[in-house]
Amino acid sequence: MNNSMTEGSEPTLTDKFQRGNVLASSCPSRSILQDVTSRWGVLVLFALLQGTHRFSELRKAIAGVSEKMLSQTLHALEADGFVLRTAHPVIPPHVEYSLTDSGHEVANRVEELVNWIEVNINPILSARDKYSSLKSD
Amino acid sequence: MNNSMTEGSEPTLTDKFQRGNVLASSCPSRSILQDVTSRWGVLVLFALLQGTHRFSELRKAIAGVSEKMLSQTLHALEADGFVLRTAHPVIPPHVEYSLTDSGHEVANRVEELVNWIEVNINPILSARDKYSSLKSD
DNA sequence: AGTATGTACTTTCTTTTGGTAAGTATAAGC
DNA sequence: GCTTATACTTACCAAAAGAAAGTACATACT
Repeated sequence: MNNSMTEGSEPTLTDKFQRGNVLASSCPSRSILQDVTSRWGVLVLFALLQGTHRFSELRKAIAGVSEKMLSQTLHALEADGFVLRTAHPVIPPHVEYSLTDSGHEVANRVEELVNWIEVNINPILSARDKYSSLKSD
Repeated sequence: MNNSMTEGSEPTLTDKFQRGNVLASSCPSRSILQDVTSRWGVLVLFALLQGTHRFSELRKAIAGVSEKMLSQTLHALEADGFVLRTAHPVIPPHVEYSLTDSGHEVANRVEELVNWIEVNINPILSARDKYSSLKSD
């Protein structure tokens, strides 16, 4: 695994061997993980892999998001340094969102997960059907 | 990307080129994705990568999870065919949870995401600090 | 006989989060 | 001076999550 971040301070060896910490509730990774794996966070990262998008474009691209949730999700991802917000001072407002370098890193991993699920969706769904028919017997 | 599922019916070419569907709200991948990336789903999959666990072991391993949520999460992952539940008919009950083959596939991808975050936690957190100090100015 | 113990849940109730819809700001165009 | 466009925020209600107590049942202890 490669670790490339724009912000300096590379992870130390100690960091690398302090593994499995997410399972401890106090671990700050939990909070980051929740931003990234939140219902809309996943989809925003995935959508931004296609390139820069405006707010309204993201809203259209990600079917079902409310403006409130999209705004909230983008803020969280921006705070974590995964998303870059560029506001052009015009009226009506024009704001663009794109992935930072670290955002690209997480988004790539999210994409792998999403892709695997999309490719294997059929067997998974039939597993679901089989399960629910067993349970209803 | 390799696709190996225990259940037959490999994904067709059509499946593979029907990409970006998660962004459509009706796509069933959304539902699977939510099970996998749910707050506790991620941690359960991650924990089960270490091997088979009993219910009470998982509860202890995953700090902060309530029994209700653990039970709910395990059911969802079992229904999707990611987790295998083995109940030994004894009293007091003895139930073991493990990953299926497809569970391993998703869990591996979840692990990559989790590991990346854990390794890069420091720069991310300092990005957060910088962001919040900018916002409070 | 009655009580405690251990395990894997389920149920009830409260709190937090998410969704829906309407409101806000502001300049340009009709 | 009324509408339009864009990126939000706010207020309100529904849904989900969290906390804590309850359930089932055999075995062991008093």
